[in-house]
Amino acid sequence: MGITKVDGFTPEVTQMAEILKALGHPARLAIMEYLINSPDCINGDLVDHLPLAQSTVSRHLSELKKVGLIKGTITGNCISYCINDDVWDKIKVFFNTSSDQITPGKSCAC
Amino acid sequence: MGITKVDGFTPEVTQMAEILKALGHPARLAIMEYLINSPDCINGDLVDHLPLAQSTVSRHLSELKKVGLIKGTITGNCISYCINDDVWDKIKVFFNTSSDQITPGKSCAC
DNA sequence: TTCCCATATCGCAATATTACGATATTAAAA
DNA sequence: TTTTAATATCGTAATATTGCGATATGGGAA
Repeated sequence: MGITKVDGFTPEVTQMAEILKALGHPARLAIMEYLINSPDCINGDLVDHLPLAQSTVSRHLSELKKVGLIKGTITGNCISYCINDDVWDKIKVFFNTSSDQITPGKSCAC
Repeated sequence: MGITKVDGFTPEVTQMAEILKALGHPARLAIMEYLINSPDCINGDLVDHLPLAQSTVSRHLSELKKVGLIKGTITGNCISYCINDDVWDKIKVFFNTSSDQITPGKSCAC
C-alpha cells in the first residue's frame, strides 16, 4: 500500500506525526539546524551546505513549509526562510510533557 | 529513487533523523504514547487500541525497536515492551539545546 | 526590453513504506 | 504430546518518497 492510515488516531497524534515525519530526513533536519544556527534568515547558500541538487533542496524546503516548520518566502529582494517558533515549541512541549509521564523505574527486566 | 542520501550528513543528523522518522507515523507515535502512559510494560492489548491489524502493529513495533526507541521482547512469561529512556532523553536534549540557539527576534518580516 | 540569477515546479525512474491476510513461530496450558 | 494463544514473519499489491535533470518563473540589472 504505502498509504498511511489516519482513521482511528487523534488529530493531535496525526499532526505531530506529520511534523516528526518531516523532520525524519537527514536533509530536512540539517536544513532546520542550519536555519537555527545561521545569523540571519537568508538561505541562499543553503544548497552549498547540502549534498543535494538545488531542485531537491527546494523540494525539502516546501515540505518543511507544508507542515509549518518554516515560514517565509522568496519574493523579490526579500529572500528569507526562518523557523516557525510556534511549531518548534510545540514539539518541545510534546516531548517534555510526555517524558514527565513516564513512570519511574518502569524499565522492563527482560 | 526513494533512496535517502546519507553521504554528506553528520552521523548525528543521520541518526536523529532515523529516530524521528520512526516517530513520524501516527501508529508508532500512538504506540509510544501508549507505552508511556500504561502502568506497566505489557503490550498485549496494544492491538485493541490501534485501528490496525496485528501483523501491522507487530511490524511497527519492530521498527521502533530497530532505532532503539523501545526495548524488550516477548520471551515466554516475560511479555513486555517499554520505552528506552536513553533514546527518549536524547530526543529531548536535541530539541531543547537546539531551541536555545535560536536567535531571539529573528523572525523574518516577509 | 532582454539578459541573468535564484528559486520553484515538472516529469521521470528507482526505491521505500504501508497494510493486510496467511502462515510460521514460540511457549504455556491441557 | 497436542492444543491454544500470542506474536513474528512472509508475500503481495498499492502508494509514497527521493533525487535529479530539465524547465518554468519571477525579479533585478544591463
